[in-house]
Amino acid sequence: MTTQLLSGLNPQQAAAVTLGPEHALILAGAGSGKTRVLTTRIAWLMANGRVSPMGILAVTFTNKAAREMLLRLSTLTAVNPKGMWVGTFHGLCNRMLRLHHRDAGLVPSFQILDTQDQLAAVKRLLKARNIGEDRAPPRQLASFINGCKEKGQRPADVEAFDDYNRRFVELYAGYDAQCQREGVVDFAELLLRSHELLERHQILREHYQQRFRHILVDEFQDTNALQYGWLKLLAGAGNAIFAVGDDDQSIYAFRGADVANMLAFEREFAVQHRVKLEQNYRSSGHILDCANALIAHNDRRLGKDLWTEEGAGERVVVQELPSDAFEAQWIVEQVRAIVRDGDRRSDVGILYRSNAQSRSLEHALFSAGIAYRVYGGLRFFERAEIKHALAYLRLIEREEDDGAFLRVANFPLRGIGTRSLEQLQDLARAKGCSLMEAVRTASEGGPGGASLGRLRQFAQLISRLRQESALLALPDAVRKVINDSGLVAHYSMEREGQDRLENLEELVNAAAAFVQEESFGLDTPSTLAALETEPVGVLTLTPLAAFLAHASLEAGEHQALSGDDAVQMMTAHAAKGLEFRHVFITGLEEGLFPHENALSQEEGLEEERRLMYVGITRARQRLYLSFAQTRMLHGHTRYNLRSRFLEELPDAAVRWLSPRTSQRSSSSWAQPQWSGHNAGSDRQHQGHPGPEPARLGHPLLHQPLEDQACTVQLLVEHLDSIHPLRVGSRVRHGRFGEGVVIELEGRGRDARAQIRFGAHGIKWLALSVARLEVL
DNA sequence: TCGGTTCAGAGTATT
DNA sequence: TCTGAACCGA
Repeated sequence: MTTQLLSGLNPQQAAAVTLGPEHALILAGAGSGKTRVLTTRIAWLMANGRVSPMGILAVTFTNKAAREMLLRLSTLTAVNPKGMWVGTFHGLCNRMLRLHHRDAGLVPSFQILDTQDQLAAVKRLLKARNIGEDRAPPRQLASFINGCKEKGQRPADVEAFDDYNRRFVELYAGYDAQCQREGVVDFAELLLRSHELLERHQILREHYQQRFRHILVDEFQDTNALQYGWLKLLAGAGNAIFAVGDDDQSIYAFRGADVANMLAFEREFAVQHRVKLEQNYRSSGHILDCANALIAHNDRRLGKDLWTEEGAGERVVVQELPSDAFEAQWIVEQVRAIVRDGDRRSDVGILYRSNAQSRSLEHALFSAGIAYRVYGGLRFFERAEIKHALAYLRLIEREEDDGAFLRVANFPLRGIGTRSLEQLQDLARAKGCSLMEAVRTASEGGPGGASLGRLRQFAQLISRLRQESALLALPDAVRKVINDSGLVAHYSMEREGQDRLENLEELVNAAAAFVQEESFGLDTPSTLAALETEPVGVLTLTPLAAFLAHASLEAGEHQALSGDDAVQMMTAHAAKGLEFRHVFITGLEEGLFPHENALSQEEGLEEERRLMYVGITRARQRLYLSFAQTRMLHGHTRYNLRSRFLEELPDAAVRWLSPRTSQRSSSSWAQPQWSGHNAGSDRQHQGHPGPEPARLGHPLLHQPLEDQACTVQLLVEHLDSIHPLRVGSRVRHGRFGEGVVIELEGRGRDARAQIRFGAHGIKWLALSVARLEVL
C-alpha cells in the first residue's frame, strides 16, 4: 500500500513524503509537484498508522487549493477527507470559532463580513460618530484596522504616536465594539479571535496540540505574522509542522505576507529537515533556464535551481513593438498561429502586470473574433443582487445585523428614505439596541408616522420570512426570500434585470448544492466517527447560518466573459498556481514590469522579479515576451525602456524577433532598423523559432493586406514623434540645472517632457520652448 | 430618488 | 484617458 503511494515519486519527493514526525521545510520549486507531495504525505502518514484522519491539519490560502487537496486525497485514501481539518486559514478558524464560540466571546451564529461589508461598516461607524470622511478616509481606516489585526494588535496594543493615529486607534476600538454588538466578524478577526482563543485557553490549546499531530502548510511563504503565530500556538511539543513553500514565488508582501517566516520557522523550530524539490515537470529547458537566470539576480534567496528531464524545447521569444496596440495585434497573430497549429485557445495564457493593460489586449482579441476570458471581475457572491438577497437572509438569521438592515430596508424601494433611517439609527444608538429592535420600540421621538408604518411593515416582513423559512429546506427558503422580499419583482421590472434574475435563481442552486455537499460531509458514518470527540457546536449551526458563512468565505468563481475554449487573460499574480501550454507576458517595460511603485526599494524590485519568475514558470511549451516603445497610460503616452528583466535572461535560451538594440536607452526610434520590405511574409507564423530575426523585416508588415494601410499610417505617425529624449535621459537646463527625464508625451510642437531636477523638483517642459542640453 | 455632472486617482489580491 | 464615487439639482 505505501509502496504504491510512493511509486512515481522522485527521490526528493519520496524523501519529503516519508520524513519522520519532525518539523520540516520543503522548498518546492514551481512545477515540482508540490501539491502531490503534500497530499501523498498525508495519505502516507495515515496508511502507516502514524496518524488518524482527525490528527491531520492541512492549511492553504485559497479555497481552490483546499478543494484541490481534498480532491487528490479522496483518490489517494479510502477515508472521506471531508471530516478532516483541511481548509483555508479562514475556513479553519471559522470552524474553530463556531465550535468554541462561547470561549471566543461570540454569538453562535456570528456572521462574516467580506471586504465590501467591512467598508460599509466602517462608513457607518464614521457617520454615527459624525466624523467626516476627509478626517478619516474609510478605506484607510479599514486597512489600518486590518493591518493591526494581522499584526495581532488590539486597539490597546497599538502605539498611538500622534493625534491622527490616536483617532484611528480610537475608531478601531469603536469598530470592534460595533462588530461585537452586531455579532459580525471580518476576515482578519476570524484569525485574530482564533489566535486569542488558543492563546488564552490553555486547555483548548493543549487539546488541539495533542490532536493535530501533523500540521501541513501550503504556500508557507505567503503567511503573515498572525497566521504564523496561529501555527505556532497549534504546534505543541509532540507534533510536526510540514511547511511547503517557495521563497522565489513570494509575491504578496504588499498584503502582509512575510517570507522571513520561512527562516524564522527553521530557526524557532530547530528544523532538521530541509528538502528541496527542484525537478520540474512543467516547462521545457529553455524556459527553465530563463527562470533560473532571472531569479539568480535576487540576493535574498534560500537557493534553488529548477531542472527538467525533458528537452530544451523551443527558445523563449522576445518581441519589441511600437505601441501597446501593436503589441496586442502581434499577440493576436501569434494566437491565430497557435490555433492554426491545432492547439486550443484555452492553451494560451496572456499575463500582464496590472489590470489596466488588459484593455488594449481585449480590444484586439475582440476585433479579431478570438474568444477570451478575463480573470478578476466581480465574483458571484459579490454581486449587488446577491448581496441584497444575502442581507435578507442575514436579517432572518440574526436581526441584530444592522449592516444587513440598512442594505435592504429600502431595497426594493418601500418609501423608507435616508432621513427615516438616520432617525432610526439615532434612536437605536440612544437606546443601545439594534435597528430592528428600535423599530419595535419606536413610538414618539423616532421616525415620523408614515415612515414608521413602513418600517414596521419591513420588520414584519422579516419576521414572517423568518417563521416561514424555518419550516423549509434551505433552497426553498432562499427562493421564498428572493420572491417575498420583492427582489424578483424589482429586477423583472428593470431593463437590464435579466442577468440579475438569473443570478438570483443561481443563488437558489448554490444553496441546493451547498446543502448536498454539507450533508455528504457531516452525515456519513465515517466522518461522524472522526468527529466523535468534537463538541457538538458545528452540528447545531443552522443550514442558513452555515450557508451565509460559506458565502462570505468563498466568493465564488470569477465571471467568465466568453465561451469554454477561450484565451485566458489575467495578471501575473492571478496566474500563480496555474499553467498554460503557451504563455505571453506583456508590457515588459521599466515602470510597468517592474512596476514604478516598486522601484524605490530593493525589496520591491526583488518582489517584482519574483513575480516575473512566477510568470515565466507558468509556461509549459512556449513563452512569448513582449514590450512596447510607447504605451497609453493614464491619458499620457509613455515612452518606456524595455524591462531590465529581459536583460537578465540568458542569450542561449532566448530568440529576439525584433532587432535587439545594444543599449536599452538607445533610440530605436531615430534609426528604425526594420527593412521596410515585406520580406518573409510567406512564413506561416513568425513568433515561433524560425529564420534569422534580421531577415524578418518588421513583424507588423506581416499583417494581412487589408490591415497594412492602417499599419503604415500608424508607423508614419510614430516616426513623426521622433525626438532625442528618452525616459531616463539626463539633461541640463539653463535655470534648473541637471535633471532626469521621467516622462514624455505629445509629439511635434506639443511634445513635453517631465523632468526631475535636483533642487527645483519635478517640472513639465515643452520641448519646442525649453532649451535642453542632452547629457 | 434619480440622473447627470464633476473630480480625483490610477498596483498586485485572498479570505 | 477612463473609471468610480460623490454631490447637487429637479
